[in-house]
Amino acid sequence: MSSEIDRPTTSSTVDALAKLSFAVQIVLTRVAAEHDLSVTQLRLLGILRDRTPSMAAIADYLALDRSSVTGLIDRAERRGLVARRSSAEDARVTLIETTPAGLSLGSQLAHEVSVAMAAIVNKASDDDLAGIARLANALIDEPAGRAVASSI
Amino acid sequence: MSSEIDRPTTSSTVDALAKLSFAVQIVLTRVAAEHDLSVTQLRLLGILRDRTPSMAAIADYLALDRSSVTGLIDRAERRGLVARRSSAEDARVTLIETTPAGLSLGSQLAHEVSVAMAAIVNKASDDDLAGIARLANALIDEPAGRAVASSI
DNA sequence: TATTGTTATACTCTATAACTATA
DNA sequence: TATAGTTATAGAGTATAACAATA
Repeated sequence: MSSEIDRPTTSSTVDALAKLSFAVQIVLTRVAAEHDLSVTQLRLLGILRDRTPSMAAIADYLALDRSSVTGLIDRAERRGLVARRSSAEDARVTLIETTPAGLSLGSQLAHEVSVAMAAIVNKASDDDLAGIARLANALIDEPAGRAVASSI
Repeated sequence: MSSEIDRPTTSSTVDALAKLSFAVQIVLTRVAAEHDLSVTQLRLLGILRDRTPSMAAIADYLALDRSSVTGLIDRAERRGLVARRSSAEDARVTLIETTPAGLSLGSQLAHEVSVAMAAIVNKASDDDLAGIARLANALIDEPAGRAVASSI
């Protein structure tokens, strides 16, 4: 079943990708939890750092149903992190923007994620990191089925 | 702020890791959802493919509170995928094993994940994949804070 | 006393279906 | 008619605190 060539087996490659992914998720979950946030809320604050998207656009970014986004924004708004604003062009559209508090928390989270991820990044060589960056960018350019926007 | 050396900035590296991680999670979520499973249940079946762990061990694998595992196993048991068994050595301990149905579904899921991940794997060179495997293994050997067991 | 697992409770997250308002 | 967003509802997932059984 296995061969002695250099290319890793599909199985070990898939396993490595999954392990790496879970390691990253654990870090993100922990950083978010330290601020009583979910990973989804953390991603939301990342998205809103340089955008003022509609509810529908947020649903696309996060690959969620729009009804899920309603609750997500409700909870973020209740905590004073984001605000709803009506679109001037289309009265059906609700735009979401960060409050100063949300922007500040988002910046702090980005910094804490960088620090926490150092434990992972420091185990990789420059070449390995470059490979991961190449792969990540390739996925963005031509997403596998769904949009893969992240922007922590 | 930025320099012109080869090593990627911490920020872009962290972003690439996060993007890659979310891309993998989206694939896993989709494959699991096609069988009405969560990613956690998918991971559970992966863990049970070659182990018969205690509730506490599962909590460690998945980095969950034990009370969360109780519900997780309740739902899996209700679907006939796993079964509780008492330990002969220690009457406090409950061991979890797959049913034939759970084992079969676990194997099928592993295969489907491999197929679905091809869209990601195929975008990477052999060297890049080897780098990811190196990093994943380094994380397992010396986990960053918590256990990083996965075994899809 | 310490550990294993469960229960009670409360919250977040998510989807589906039905709805309102606007285009 | 079509689209944007919400509401109602249901269920999964998660944690904290308190508990029973066993070591």
